[in-house]
Amino acid sequence: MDNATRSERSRNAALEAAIAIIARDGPGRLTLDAIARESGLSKGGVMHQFRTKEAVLKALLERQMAHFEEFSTAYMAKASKISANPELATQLATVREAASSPNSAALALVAAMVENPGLMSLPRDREMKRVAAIKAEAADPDLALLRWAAARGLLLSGLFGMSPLSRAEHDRLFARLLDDKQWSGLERQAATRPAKSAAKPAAPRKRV
Amino acid sequence: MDNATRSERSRNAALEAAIAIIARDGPGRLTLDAIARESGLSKGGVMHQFRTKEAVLKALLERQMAHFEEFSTAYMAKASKISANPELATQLATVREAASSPNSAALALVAAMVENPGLMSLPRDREMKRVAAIKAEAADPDLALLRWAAARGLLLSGLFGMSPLSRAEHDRLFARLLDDKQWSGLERQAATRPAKSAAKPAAPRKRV
DNA sequence: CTTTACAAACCAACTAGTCGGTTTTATAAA
DNA sequence: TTTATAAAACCGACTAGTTGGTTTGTAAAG
Repeated sequence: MDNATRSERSRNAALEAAIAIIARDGPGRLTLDAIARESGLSKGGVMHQFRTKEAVLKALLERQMAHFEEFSTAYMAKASKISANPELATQLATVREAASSPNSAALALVAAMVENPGLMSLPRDREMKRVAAIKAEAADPDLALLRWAAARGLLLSGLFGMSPLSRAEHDRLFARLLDDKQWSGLERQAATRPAKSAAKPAAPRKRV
Repeated sequence: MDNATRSERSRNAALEAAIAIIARDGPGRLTLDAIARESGLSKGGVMHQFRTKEAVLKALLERQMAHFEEFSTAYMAKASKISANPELATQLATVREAASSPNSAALALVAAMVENPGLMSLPRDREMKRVAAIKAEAADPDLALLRWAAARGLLLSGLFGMSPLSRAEHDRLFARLLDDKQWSGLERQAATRPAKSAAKPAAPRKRV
């Protein structure tokens, strides 16, 4: 077998094993020995492909980010033709995809945070650009942000094994989030307040 | 010093130390030795109060849950008089509180998940009751769920160090979430679909 | 023959949990 | 109040096992 493909295969096996371990046993159980065991490689083999554990985490993150980047790009190509706010639509769809992916990218995220919170800067930077794009295209930026936040809430709740929602509810909520028509009823202008109902400072803040 | 209060003080010191460690070094660095070091107690002392590490995590979870339970109850007493959907209002306010708490309860959650995902059943059960209550009181249950999800999205994003939002934006979004008037424009009935716009099945699902 | 991919034994540091012993508090008889 | 006894809180050294990472050896690719 070719050397390059041999390496490729091993790297892949290691990363797949890592995700399987996180999903099955939790991020705390992700160790180099466990990866070696699960992947069939020896520990030395794993260490040859990734010089440190951090390198494994980083590769995991980058792989998953690339995967969803690809999904995003493909979706964006379609969405930009039919939606007034394709950035938001794409992000909502991507988050939905992540939420229903068995080897969720988010698992890699959690593992990274546990081991090395600094690694979070990569996905955070990307996220900031996306949010900026969503705000820029929106007639009502705050409403767009809230739809984005809701999608993330659904994703992260599920990820933590804390979603109290049934699959049907989950799907229905994502569908509604994605349906622009359902949100046009309460848009407010970006800078100017419409006369219809003045912005209220909302409930009093209580510090504890 | 009284025996009971002595115990209480030690338990407290250990739990405070645990939260400090998680916040400063990440959940992966939470060890019994670290707790002993940080709290000033000896390892034996810590082990006397908590027979296992899992017991520490459990106590942490329960303590934080009790804290926010208390906040919820207090808020609910006010909200139930002025709001049509006090359950939702209370949950939104509680999540906002958690999001701006420095030793966020959610840190305990993350630590628990890392070490022993099974522990998550406690908060999940409580969450399920709350969500049920929110749905029960809402004219448009799905919309209420989405407001709830958005709050959680803001909370969890911030928790992961992944919030791309400024503090001002964060506050503004929570205020809008809490303001019922801003959401009455797009309510749909619980069971019946209004003629205005049929539910769309949304974008096609893609499996990867 | 050199380099790359992998294997297996190995290591020092760290892990959760144990254990014998010391100090502090509680109970209560003298 | 004093004294005796027990019970709870606490300490710190220790153990068995795990951790990330290294070293040494070997077979295959180039």
